[in-house]
Formats: sequence, C-alpha cells, structure tokens
Amino acid sequence: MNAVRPFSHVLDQLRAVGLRPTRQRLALAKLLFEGGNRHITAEVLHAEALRANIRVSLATVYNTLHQFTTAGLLREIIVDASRSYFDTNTSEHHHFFVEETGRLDDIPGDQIIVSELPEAPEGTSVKRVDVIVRVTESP
Amino acid sequence: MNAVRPFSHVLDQLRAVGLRPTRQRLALAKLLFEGGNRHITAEVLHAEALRANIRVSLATVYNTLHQFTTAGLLREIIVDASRSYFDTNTSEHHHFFVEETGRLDDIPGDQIIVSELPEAPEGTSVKRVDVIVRVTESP
DNA sequence: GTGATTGCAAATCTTTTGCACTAAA
DNA sequence: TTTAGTGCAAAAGATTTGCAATCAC
Repeated sequence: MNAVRPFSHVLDQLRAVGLRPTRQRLALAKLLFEGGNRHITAEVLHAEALRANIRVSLATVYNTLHQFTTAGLLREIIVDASRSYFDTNTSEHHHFFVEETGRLDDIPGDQIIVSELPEAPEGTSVKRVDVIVRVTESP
Repeated sequence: MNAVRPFSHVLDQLRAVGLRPTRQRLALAKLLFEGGNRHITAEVLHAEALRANIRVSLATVYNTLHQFTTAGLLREIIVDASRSYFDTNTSEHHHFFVEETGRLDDIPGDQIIVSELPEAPEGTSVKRVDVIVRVTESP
C-alpha cells in the first residue's frame, strides 16, 4: 500500500537518487505523500504550498515533480492535453478521468485486466500500459 | 474499414453537422482521409498542406481538426503532454506509443481485451476506454 | 446580401530555461 | 569552500482568440 509511506522513506529515496533534501523538496514531499494518494498538477501543488506558508516558486515545483517522478516517487499521468497530473500512487493501476471536472480517480490494478498484448512494434519493448476510462457527468 | 471512405462521404458528413465545405476543409479532409489511417498533429498537417500548395493558416487547421473531431470524423488521442494527435481511424481500437519518436501505431480493437470495468464514479457514465501501450526503443 | 469562415497577429496557458543568489554538505 | 538547488523573469511551444476581410449559400 502506498498511503502509508513514512516520511523518512522519502528522505532515503531522495538521498538514494542524489537529491538533497532541501526545505522545498521536503515540504512538497510532505504535501504530496502525507494523507493518502493524490492526483495533482503543478499549479495546484504550488497553490497548496503557498497556502501552507511554504515559499516555493512554480519553477521549483515543476522541477521537483519531475525529479520525484524520475526517482520513482511519482508517476506522471497524461489524460488531458492541457496539463499534466502527477500521481502519488506508483503501483500498477489505471484511471477514471472525468472530462468536465478534470477529476482523476484510481482504479486498483486488479480491477481491470488487459488481455495479452499484441507484439510491440519492431525494435521496441513495452514500458507500461495505461488504461484510461473516460467518463462524462451524466445529467 | 476506414481506409475506404469515399470523398463524398466526408462532404455529406460536413453538411450533416452544418459545416460548409470550404476550400480549406475539403483540402484538409482530402489530406486526412485519402490514403489510409493516419495519426497526425496540427503542425504536421499544416506543413503537409503548405507543401501541397494549399494555402491555409495554422489557426484554421486547429479549428478544422476540432470541428472534424466534434463531427466524429476524427478522434483525438492524448498520449503526449506537449501535443495532440488526431486519428483518422474512429473505430474502437487502441495504441502503441513510442516515446522517443512520438510515433503512434494502431492496435486493432479486437487485439486487446479489457475485462469488465468497475463501476464508474457516482453520477458519471463511461464515454470511452483508451488503452495506451507505451514502448521504448530497445537498444 | 448576410452569416459563416478564414487569416493574421496578438494573447493565453503551461512548462522550461538562464543566471545570479542561497543553502546543503 | 564547493556544488547543488532555488527564484525570478524571460523564453518557448502549443493552442486559442479577436476582428476585419472573404467566401458559401
């Protein structure tokens, strides 16, 4: 389970990939990982940080999100042409995407089964399979 | 099959959704629909149009792609945070996406089977299921 | 004619970058 | 110290928009 990720774990992971645990990174990590799984955009995380009196620039938020993603602490989800979401749940799973609201919900990995895949194109190998169930608010 | 779509079909579909068959729309439709299924970005289509001596602005290409999508002639595929692809194949199917090159390949609808879905979030209904198989060029 | 469509340039939005300043080790 | 990290403002890309000119009906 991802919801329970002790803070020191993040610190260790940062060290493991050679990222210094700076004030900003630790504060963002705290916002991201304390309190269950989240799907968040850079803008929203930035606003949240400011609200929590963490002085951090939007550029640093972007940098940090990408560094965390590279470090395997986050996963980037592409569902919307206009912005990127980052998911604190890095385990295998898929998503519901509500087009009207931009809301993203997890689907546990074992609740969708994708049949055996056809062979990947010549010279490539499968990195990841994303299933996005696009839903609309029904009237 | 989509590859064989008589030109008049497009004309009819344009009329059906109240789009006037203008010089630009007809020319873009020709580029898009003559010659099998394509995955194309606005930039690329624009460049192609210019190369074919079709004077059309990039803004009109964007407008047209969206109008065609709304009309059901195209399908927008979101796989890359930085640009949108439009797919001339509007039948049910999925995609291989090669991250390094931006190349997108169709996977016929019957070559991937997604198990029964969990229930959609409260107040929503499923609009479409997208499976994206992300692959990397193996060395 | 007249209302839809187009082109252009400017505007917008998200994300990235360059560089001087600051902080971790 | 020494090197990584940060903030800011500017730049970059993709896409959209406002509006006068143009075209389909």
